[in-house]
Amino acid sequence: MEDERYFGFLVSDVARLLRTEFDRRVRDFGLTRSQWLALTRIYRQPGCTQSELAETMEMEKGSAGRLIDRLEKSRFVVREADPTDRRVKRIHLTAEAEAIERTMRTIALKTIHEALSDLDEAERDKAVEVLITVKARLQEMLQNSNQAANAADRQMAAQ
Amino acid sequence: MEDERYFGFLVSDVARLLRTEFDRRVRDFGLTRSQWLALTRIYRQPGCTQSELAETMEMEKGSAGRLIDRLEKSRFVVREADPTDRRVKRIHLTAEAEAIERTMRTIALKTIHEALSDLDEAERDKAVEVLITVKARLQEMLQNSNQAANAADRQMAAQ
DNA sequence: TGCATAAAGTCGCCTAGGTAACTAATTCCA
DNA sequence: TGGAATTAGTTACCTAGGCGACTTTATGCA
Repeated sequence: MEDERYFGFLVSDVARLLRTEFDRRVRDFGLTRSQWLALTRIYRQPGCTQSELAETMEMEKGSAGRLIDRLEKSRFVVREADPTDRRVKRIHLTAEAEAIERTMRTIALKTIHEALSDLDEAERDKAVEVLITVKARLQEMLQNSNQAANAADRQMAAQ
Repeated sequence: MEDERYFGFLVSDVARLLRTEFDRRVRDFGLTRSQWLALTRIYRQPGCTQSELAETMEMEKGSAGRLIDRLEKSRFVVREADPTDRRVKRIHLTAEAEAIERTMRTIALKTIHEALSDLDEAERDKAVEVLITVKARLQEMLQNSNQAANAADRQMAAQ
């Protein structure tokens, strides 16, 4: 039980330290870890909509929209109107962003590589496996909270 | 190598999902995961200074100060002047906070317990061990970046 | 066909956290 | 002992992300 609580602390600490270290390394390139993550997603799915990006990044569309705002302001990304659905905006990388995406990927891999350098391969594999399991469980839990909230909303609406 | 990159994504995802799920569960109590974490620290170290709290929470003192601002506004915490050092403010929990700290602790343990429920004990132990290793490595890395930055500052100042 | 519902984005408000500049108080040392 | 360096805390500005209300546009169904 003590261990379980510790896990919660640790995973947050590791995530924050990782983000801070990465952001320091790439600050001179003018973007952040989150922004780079978005670029990699858009790189693999050019012309995706904002909602699709929010979906694959597993975040709220409001948060994704603001991330795109900043990327657009820095000229890493352009929004293009969809010809068949006027609600939709499709996201594309600029040429500059495609080049920088590769640089950032290298830095990201190097950062992770250093962070994991005290683990052997079996430990890394096991860690990834465990994290996948926990993540899936958490996604289920969040989905359940969402469903509960929606059910409550419907009940409110029906009254 | 592919695995390593994946680790970076996963640990951030798990941390965020965990925070979101916990924050949803405790929203009605009027505080958040970070605020509760601060309460547990103050609970174990009553009368600590803001800098000490920042230290044990491993965050910048500015961030810690703002966290305390919010806790004070919600009446979970009071700042008291130190009689011997007029720069220092010592933090104490209110009676209400002490009660709520216990409730939150239960919810936190339950949340983690559920999140880890698909793992057996050996896997949990191993995960904690691995995270401790990675965290230590990252702390070293960050310390090095800090030292590098300070060295650069000194060089600037000397010119 | 028309109206209800759903979907795409935007915006405002909130917490969280880093960075850096600043003030006031203290300590250290020549 | 007096001035430099350090320390505690605050503040302003930045990114990140959740939540919810809102507008515009599409879709689906009676």
